[in-house]
Amino acid sequence: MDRIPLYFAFFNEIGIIAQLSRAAFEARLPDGLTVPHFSVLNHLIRVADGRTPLELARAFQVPKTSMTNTLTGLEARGLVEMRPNPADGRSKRVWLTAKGRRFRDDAIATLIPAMEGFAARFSPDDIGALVPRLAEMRAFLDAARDGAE
Amino acid sequence: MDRIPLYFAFFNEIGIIAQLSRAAFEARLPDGLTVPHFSVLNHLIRVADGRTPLELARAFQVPKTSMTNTLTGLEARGLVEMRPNPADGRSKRVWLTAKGRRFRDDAIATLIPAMEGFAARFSPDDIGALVPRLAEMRAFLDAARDGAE
DNA sequence: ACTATGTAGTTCGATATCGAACCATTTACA
DNA sequence: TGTAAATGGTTCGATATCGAACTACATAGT
Repeated sequence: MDRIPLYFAFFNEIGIIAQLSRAAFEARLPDGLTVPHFSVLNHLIRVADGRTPLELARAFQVPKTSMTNTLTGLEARGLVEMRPNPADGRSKRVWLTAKGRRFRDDAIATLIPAMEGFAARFSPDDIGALVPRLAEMRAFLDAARDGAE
Repeated sequence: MDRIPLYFAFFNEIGIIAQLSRAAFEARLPDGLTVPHFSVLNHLIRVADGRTPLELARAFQVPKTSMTNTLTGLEARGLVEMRPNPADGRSKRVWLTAKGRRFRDDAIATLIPAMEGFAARFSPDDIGALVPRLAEMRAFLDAARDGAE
């Protein structure tokens, strides 16, 4: 098929952008924090405190072992606390600490200048138009994954 | 800035698509081969045989240590050969083996059905319009990157 | 109530990623 | 020509990712 290389190119660009943006993010996060660390903090603030590890794993579409690892790192740095889940003895709930909230706010403040640079070149209108289409693709790929296993 | 969350969302979608597409690719590659392995084989065929490891590292924008690791894997599987570079005693050149060429062709044949599924939902016109814009972003991020190499 | 099955989370082991330090060779230049 | 700096590549060590197997608790079906 003639058009197949186009799709290879597409996923290739996506992959490189992900890689470069991730590196750029992490270069601006202190103390060896990674994008998953930051994303979890962010999620806990934007959505809600007190999620379970498994809920978080599903929200980010990573295996639960990866989430265990991420949460261990956050806990070791005092940015979250894990407490038993009173509603289910197998489960835990993840709570932000004051330090975690402060840290996330600081991190955002640090990341904004880099974002502004990007925003100066790629307008909010453009990006705003793109996001829903990317979200569609993400949903498609996510569904294809379930179907395939 | 009000519009900053939009950019966070954008990079978030990119990251998840990269993660899901990578997992889908690797599920269809045999023998624990990864996307970087496949990409290098593909690059050697599409561009040219006999690149040096450092050229490959730059082409994929990864650190040279990562490329060493990828090439070691390919060599161990007999898909490439590394020979000294007659023009420079420090350097090597990477050559495809017959097995490497065959492997790459087989891998593409295996990947095409999955691509067709995606193509049925997201038209070549749409994707074709997207790719140059993503390439622009990739170039921008690459230029913005701090340390070269 | 009892057993079978399912679910939440961790541990373990294999592999990938990547920075720092290192060695060998090449290039710049006094 | 001789020495300093730069370059190509690997080794080493730290950390991330993730599947398989495991433990502990929960729920369904009898």
